[in-house]
Amino acid sequence: MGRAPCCAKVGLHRGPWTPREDSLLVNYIQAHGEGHWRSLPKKAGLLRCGKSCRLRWMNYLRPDIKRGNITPDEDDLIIRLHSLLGNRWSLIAGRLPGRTDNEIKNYWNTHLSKRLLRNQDNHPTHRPPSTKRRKTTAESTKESTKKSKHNNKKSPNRASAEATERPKVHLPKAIRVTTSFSLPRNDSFDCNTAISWSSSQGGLLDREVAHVARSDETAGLYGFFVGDPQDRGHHEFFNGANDDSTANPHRLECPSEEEPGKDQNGTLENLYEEYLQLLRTEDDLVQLDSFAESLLM
DNA sequence: AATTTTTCCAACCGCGGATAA
DNA sequence: GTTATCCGCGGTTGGAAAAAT
Repeated sequence: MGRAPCCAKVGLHRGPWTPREDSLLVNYIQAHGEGHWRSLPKKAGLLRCGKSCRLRWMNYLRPDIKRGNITPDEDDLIIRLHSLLGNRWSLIAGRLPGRTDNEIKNYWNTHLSKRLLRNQDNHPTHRPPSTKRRKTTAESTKESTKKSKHNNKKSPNRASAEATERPKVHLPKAIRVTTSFSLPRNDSFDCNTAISWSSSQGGLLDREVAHVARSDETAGLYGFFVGDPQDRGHHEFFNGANDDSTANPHRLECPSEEEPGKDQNGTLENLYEEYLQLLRTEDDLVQLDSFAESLLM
C-alpha cells in the first residue's frame, strides 16, 4: 500500500525559513492554535508543507523554548535518561522543559555520544538500551543516491567515526497514549507549564496537573497527580500505566506528600534514583522494563 | 590569506501508529 | 475489514560557520 506524500512538493518553499514566514506562522498559531498542520499552511498563507510548519513551530518558534547552551545539569540528565530510554528523543525532551527533541538529538550526536565513547574506553558504564526500535531510514533507503553522495562528500574520518561511535539502540515498541485532550508534549513533566496550559484551556481542567510521581513502589506505577490548587492536602492519581488512562483515567486516591511542582528537577532526580534502585536489584529485568514503560505514559 | 577539514544544527525524509472514511 | 490520510517520531542531510592546515 503506497503512501501519498504529505503534501504536493511542487511550488512549495523549502530550506531555511524567512522572518516573514515565521511571522505568518506565529500569528496564525497565536490566533488559531496548534494542530491541523496539513491545512495550516494554506490558511496561514504559507507556501510550506504542514510538516515543515509543524517542525518550525515545535523546534524554533514555540514561546516556551529555552535558548542557550545545554547546562551541565541538563547534560547530565540527558545522559542518564538516554541510558534508560535510548534514542527516544521526544521522551527525553519531555523531561527537559524548553528543550526540543531535535535539539537534544543534535546535542547527543555532536557532543555526548563522542564524549561517552571516550569515557567508555576507560570505564564502560553508559550502556544505552541495546535494542533498536525500527529500521533506520538509511537501511530502508540503502540505494539512495543522495545518501551515497553525501557520504562521499564527508570526510572519510568522520564517516567511519560516526559509524562506530553512534550507539545503536533497540527500543521497545513505542506506545502512543490516546487522549481525549492532549498535553503539550514538552510539558509532560513540567508542572509550571502544565498549570498554565491547564488554565489556557479555558477551564477544561479545573484541576491542577500537579506533578508526576510514583504511587506504587512495587508495581512501578506512574501517572499524573492531579489536585485542586485550593486543596493541596488531597490529590488524585491518574494512572499512566493504563493504556486508556487519560480518556478514562484510573483514579487512585493519594495523599500529597510534597508541594506540587516545588522542585521539578528534584522529581526527575527521584525518577532516576528509583531507576538506579532497580538496577541494584537488576535480576528482575521485568521490573526494570516496567519502570521504563511507565515513563512512556 | 587561502584552502581544506570538521563541527554544528535547522530542516528534510520516510516510517509507523492512529484514526477517519 | 480495507484503504487513505494525518500526525509525530527518529534518522539523515545540507550547508554555514569555525577550526585546522
